[in-house]
Amino acid sequence: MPFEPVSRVEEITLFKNISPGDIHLILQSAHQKRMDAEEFFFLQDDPAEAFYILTSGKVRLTQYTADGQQLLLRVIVPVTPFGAVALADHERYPVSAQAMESCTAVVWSKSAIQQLLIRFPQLAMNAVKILAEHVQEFQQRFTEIATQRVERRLARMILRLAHQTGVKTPRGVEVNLPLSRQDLAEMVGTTLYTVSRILSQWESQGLIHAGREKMIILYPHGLVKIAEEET
Amino acid sequence: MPFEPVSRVEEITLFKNISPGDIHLILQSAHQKRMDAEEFFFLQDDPAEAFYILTSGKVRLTQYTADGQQLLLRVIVPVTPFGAVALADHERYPVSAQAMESCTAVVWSKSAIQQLLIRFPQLAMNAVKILAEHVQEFQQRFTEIATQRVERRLARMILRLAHQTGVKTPRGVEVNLPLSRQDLAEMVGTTLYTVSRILSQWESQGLIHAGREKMIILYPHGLVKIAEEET
DNA sequence: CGAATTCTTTGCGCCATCGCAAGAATGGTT
DNA sequence: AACCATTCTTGCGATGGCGCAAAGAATTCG
Repeated sequence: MPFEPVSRVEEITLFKNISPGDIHLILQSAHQKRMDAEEFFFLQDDPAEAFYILTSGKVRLTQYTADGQQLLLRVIVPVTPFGAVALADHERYPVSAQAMESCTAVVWSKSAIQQLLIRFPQLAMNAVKILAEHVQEFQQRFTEIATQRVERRLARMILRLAHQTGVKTPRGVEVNLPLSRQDLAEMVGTTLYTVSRILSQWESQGLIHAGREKMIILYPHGLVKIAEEET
Repeated sequence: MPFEPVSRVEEITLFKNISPGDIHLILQSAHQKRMDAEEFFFLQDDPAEAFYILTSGKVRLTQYTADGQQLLLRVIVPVTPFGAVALADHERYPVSAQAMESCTAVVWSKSAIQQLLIRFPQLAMNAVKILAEHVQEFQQRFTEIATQRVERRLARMILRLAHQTGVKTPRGVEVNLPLSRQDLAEMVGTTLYTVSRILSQWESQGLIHAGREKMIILYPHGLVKIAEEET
C-alpha cells in the first residue's frame, strides 16, 4: 500500500509524539479513497462509521437545520482529519462532508480506529487535543456570532480562510477556495445579500478584489482592523 | 479519602465501561475541592491545569470577548465534568468557571489525568466521546443562533435548562437555576431587554411564570411549539 | 458560438432586535 | 419598617440586516 502523502501526514497533530514506526502501523490499517467533485464522504445523521484524513482536494462540512436551512461549518484542506465523531461510540455524523473538487483521503473504519486508540494511547490523547480545539473553535464562533456585527465576522472569517489556504501573489493574498457569496454567508451566519454588499464596499475601499467564487486580499491590514477594532 | 459522591460519579459517561475497581483507582488520584459562591475554579486564559467533576452546587462557564462582552456558555450541574481542555497538552481554559453557589468537586491535576488516560485507554475513549458531544452541541448552537429568531432560541434554551434541572411542582416545572435576564440573554445571544419582553409575553399567554431569577413553566407544550414550529 | 445556467450586485421597503432611560418590583439588611 | 442594591419591565426611537425582485456578469454546455 503506497502512501505518498505519509510524509505530510506524519506532521499532523494526530500523530504527534508517535514514532514513525507506529505511524506506519497505524496507516497500514487505513485504506485510501478518492472522491469526485460534489460527491459526499458521508451525510449528516449517517451512523459515524469512518474517520478520514484529507490528503488532497477540499471538503465542505455542512449542517442543515430542521427547517431546511444550511450552514457551512468549515472547509477541510489537506492534511486535516474529519469525521472525528467516529472515534466515539454510537455517534452519528453531525454534518455532511462533500468534496468541493476531486479529493483523496485516508480512511479508517470505526472498529479499526477504535482498536488503534486502545493500542496507542498517545493517539487517543492527540485525538482529545484535536477535539478540545474544535470545542474551543465553536465556542469562539458562537461567541462571535452572538456579539459581533456581520462585517467583523466576515472579516475574521476571510482572514481565517486566507490563513488556511492563502497564496501570496504579486497582487495580494489570494484565497484559494471556490466559495460563493452564499457559502460565505452560511459560514458567518448571514445572507448572501449582506455578504455581497460588504464585499462590494470593501472592494470600493481597495481592501480586496472579489470575483466570482474567488477573492484576493489587497490590503490585509485593513481587514485586520475591521476584525479587531472596537465598536 | 471518603467519597460519598462516588456512587453517582460511577454512572457518568466518562467512566462508562470501566470496572468499579478501576474507577476506584482513578478516583484515588483525585482530590476534593470546595468553593464558596462566586469563587472561580479557574479563569479564562489560565493554563489548563486541572480537570473537574462537579459533585454538588452549580457552576457557570463564561467566555468574555476582546471588547469586554460576556457570554454565558453553559451551566454545569452535578455530576458533570468541566475543564476538559486540561486533558490536552498546553492548552488554556477557553472559559471561566465560577461557582453560582457553594460547590464541591472532584479534581485531577493535569499530570494525574494524563497518566490516567494512558493507563486506562477506555477513559481516553470516553473523553473523546464527551468532547465530540461538546463539539456537536456548539455546532448546533452556532447553527441555531445563525438561523433562528431570538424567541425560538430562548424557548429551546429554557427547555434545555428545564431538562437539566427542572423540578416538577404542583404549579408546573420549576427551573431551579438563579439566572437573571442578563444571563439568559448571554446564553442565547441577545440582550436582556429582548429576553424580558419575550418572557413578559409568554407570561401574559400563561405559558410561564417568571420571577426574579427564577421561573416556572406552566405549559411546556407551548414552549415546545415555539421551539419547533416552522417560520 | 450562443443559449442556458449559475452566481453576483443593488435598489427598496420592512421589521426584528437593539439599547437608552425611567420607573417599578423584589429581596436583603440593619 | 424603612432603606438600599439589584433586577426587571416597558415605551420609544434608531438601525442593522433581511429578502424580494430584477438586472447584470461569469461559466458551462450543447
